[in-house]
Amino acid sequence: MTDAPDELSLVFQALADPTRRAIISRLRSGPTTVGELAEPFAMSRPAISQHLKVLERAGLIERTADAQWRRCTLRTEPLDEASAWVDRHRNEWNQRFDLLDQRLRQLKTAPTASTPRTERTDR
Amino acid sequence: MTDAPDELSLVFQALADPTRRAIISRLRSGPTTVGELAEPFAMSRPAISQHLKVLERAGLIERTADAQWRRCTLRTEPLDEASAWVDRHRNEWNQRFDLLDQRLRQLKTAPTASTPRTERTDR
DNA sequence: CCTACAGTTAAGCACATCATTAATTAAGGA
DNA sequence: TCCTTAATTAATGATGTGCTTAACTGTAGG
Repeated sequence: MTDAPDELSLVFQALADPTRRAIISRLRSGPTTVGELAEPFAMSRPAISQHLKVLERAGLIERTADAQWRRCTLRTEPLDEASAWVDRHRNEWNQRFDLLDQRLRQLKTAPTASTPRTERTDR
Repeated sequence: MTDAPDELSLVFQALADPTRRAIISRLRSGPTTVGELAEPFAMSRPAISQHLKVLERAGLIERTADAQWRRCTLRTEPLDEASAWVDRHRNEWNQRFDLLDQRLRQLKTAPTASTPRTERTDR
């Protein structure tokens, strides 16, 4: 454990694997045990367990114990954040709006100086 | 080069890093040189170059040579796919619809046998 | 109690990722 | 031509990922 990554990174990273995306797809049909989840994949149980750990760390699933079974439930809230980020960067419209915004700021603040640099971070 | 990952995985993986997301944000305001791009970060140029390579591999940027400068341009098409995937899995509504669909299929195909297993993959 | 079953933990291995510094390529200007 | 600037490539290193098999934990049932 070096330096805990931010929520969004965890979510995107969790989605960056076909097996994990398939698991999420599967979980849309309702809570499922690890065994059922593992069945379609040519992969050992521990491998699936590890994928589930990644999904859990990203807040995308919840595991509840039920006798000797672990019932996995999908949590879609983190997907909302992911969706919001992507949509904010997706379309032309936003892009042009930002460009205009930037031009206006440039004209206002510094007609003489070299570009003021807005220190734009991610968010 | 082991086993080329699918497009979606490349995109999500590219988004799974704050620096790269910040670069994308920055590029929304229009094409930018690598130097300008690197400036806000406490990180060496080569590090940025590598991040750009990841973004390029995911189809999220295009680099065009202009004298000794490389002009980076944002390409948002891959984000559309990402957005589509996330949205398909995001909301309750889809979830319930799928559940209903599954129930109906179960009733139709196998009132006696044990669950038929739909071999649901990612998509 | 002993065994079977569901699942996780642990250890190991190949390979990817994210950063570094040093060397290289390529264009422009004195 | 020589030097500077912009950027990439190469080599290196620490750390993370994705899988494996083997061993462990915990619950149910004879």
